[in-house]
Amino acid sequence: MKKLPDKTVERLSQYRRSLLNCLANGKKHIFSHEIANLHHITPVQVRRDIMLIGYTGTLRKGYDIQELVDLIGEIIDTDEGQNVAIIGIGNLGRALITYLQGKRSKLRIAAGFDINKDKVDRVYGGVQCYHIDQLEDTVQKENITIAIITTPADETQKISEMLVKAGIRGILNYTPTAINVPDHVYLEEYDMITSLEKVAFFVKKNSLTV
Amino acid sequence: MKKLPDKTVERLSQYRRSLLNCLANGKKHIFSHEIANLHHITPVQVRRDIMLIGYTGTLRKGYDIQELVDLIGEIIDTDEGQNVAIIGIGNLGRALITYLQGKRSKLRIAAGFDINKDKVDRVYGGVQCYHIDQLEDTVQKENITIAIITTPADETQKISEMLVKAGIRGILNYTPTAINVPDHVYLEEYDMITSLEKVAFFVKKNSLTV
DNA sequence: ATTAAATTGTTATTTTATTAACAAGGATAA
DNA sequence: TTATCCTTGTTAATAAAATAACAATTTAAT
Ligand SMILES: NC(=O)c1ccc[n+]([C@@H]2O[C@H](COP(=O)([O-])OP(=O)(O)OC[C@H]3O[C@@H](n4cnc5c(N)ncnc54)[C@H](O)[C@@H]3O)[C@@H](O)[C@H]2O)c1
Ligand SMILES: NC(=O)c1ccc[n+]([C@@H]2O[C@H](COP(=O)([O-])OP(=O)(O)OC[C@H]3O[C@@H](n4cnc5c(N)ncnc54)[C@H](O)[C@@H]3O)[C@@H](O)[C@H]2O)c1
Repeated sequence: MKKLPDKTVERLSQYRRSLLNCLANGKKHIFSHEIANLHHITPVQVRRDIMLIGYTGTLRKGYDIQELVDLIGEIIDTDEGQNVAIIGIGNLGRALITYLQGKRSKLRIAAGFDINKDKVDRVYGGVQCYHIDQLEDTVQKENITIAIITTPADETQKISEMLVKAGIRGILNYTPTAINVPDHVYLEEYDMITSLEKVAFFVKKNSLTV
Repeated sequence: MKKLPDKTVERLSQYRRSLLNCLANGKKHIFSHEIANLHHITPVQVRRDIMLIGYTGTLRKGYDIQELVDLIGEIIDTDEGQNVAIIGIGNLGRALITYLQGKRSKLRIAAGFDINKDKVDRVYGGVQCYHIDQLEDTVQKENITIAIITTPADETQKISEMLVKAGIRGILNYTPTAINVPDHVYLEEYDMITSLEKVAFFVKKNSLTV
């Protein structure tokens, strides 16, 4: 398979989620324009994405939802799944645990890490919280490949170095401090303020042109 | 000014944040490659973005940080600022309030809304929580232009309709349900699972090619 | 005074992403 | 049967974003 565009990977994840929802409602087949409506994009975009993963629908019934879900799973997931750690069990970290637990069985929140004595050795939403000093050991023991950083911003760089050293392969950074990691570690960063300011900018712009 | 690319707007917001940080540390001037390092992008990208907003640095000292911050402010902010509402004062809503309060003075969290009697009329992180029935009144009274949705996913579409009706101009949706809004309302959506699955995909891919 | 080094600003090029266009298939109904 | 209507799959065209290339300028060093 030739390499998938970044944006296609994102959309496949989104498609899968709404497709699972459809399945849960007893729906068996779906047309490209239906998927498109669920994600406010165009049907062409949907068909193109699906073409890129080599799936083929039927002309009159559209796509078989179960088959499509399974195929997206083959592409995104690994057979054994991957284990995820959350670094920093504060407001955001705990909210994330609540949100993620049970959503995607292939991505298991295997451990939390904090520095605060009150939090270490407690269990949050079913997730054991370890002291950050136990990072390297626990990452190996639990075979953790992905980490989500939700510590205070000034800890970010230090934490990311520890993660790389511990052998983590992918990092999702929610702190506002951008970090640098070696090429073999995949990094994704997101900051809510950026999104909010972007909305603010376009609201302002629209106001001017009304 | 010709219209700014979407991505440039995002980056300007990010630049500003790290520039404010530099200012706080007493730094007065900065080079494009320094900004680039802070955000792991290329210096050319930085210069191009800055060119697009019509700012000009000096050849030997680079950019005057204060001037650049002020100019980005003129572009992103409105003079009076904008007021923001958070709909759904749950785990994520409260985490967001904590995070956003005091960060950007021009974007003020003016109100929270919930349906739960225990939460209504309480104050969270300095933000008054109203019953969702008071949405329209409060939006007008407080001149709220932007809303962040953090309710359960199955409420999303209903909430978004209420927001549009109340005159909201921009929506930032953190629930996993995509919504449809009229053209005059700017919509930004983000789902953490998408980001996490994207990381998982690229970790898997890298594993294969190692 | 001249050269070398560093940096900006800007245009050109390349890459990535989206959208348009349309052939082909197959159900339905006249 | 034949025409009509939808739909998919795919290529072609367009648009958006990122990168490369490089002239111009200024300082510092020789
Ligand atoms: N709250 C939000 O909605 C939100 C949104 C976007 C980004 N963020 C960012 O996410 C981060 C966390 O936000 P929060 O509101 O959860 O903060 P928080 O203070 O509630 O939580 C931070 C946690 O990290 C722990 N910690 C500190 N140093 C650590 C270390 N070296 N190793 C491990 N754990 C450590 C703290 O003990 C604490 O439990 C911040 O950087 C914040 O800017 C938060
Ligand atoms: N927790 C996370 O980290 C996280 C991350 C990403 C997305 N999300 C999404 O964000 C949303 C909120 O997550 P959460 O963990 O905060 O959930 P939560 O259950 O803690 O909070 C939801 C809040 O919304 C309120 N609510 C319910 N119906 C309402 C209505 N009609 N109007 C106003 N308020 C209403 C509830 O009373 C509750 O206080 C969910 O859709 C979730 O999928 C959460």
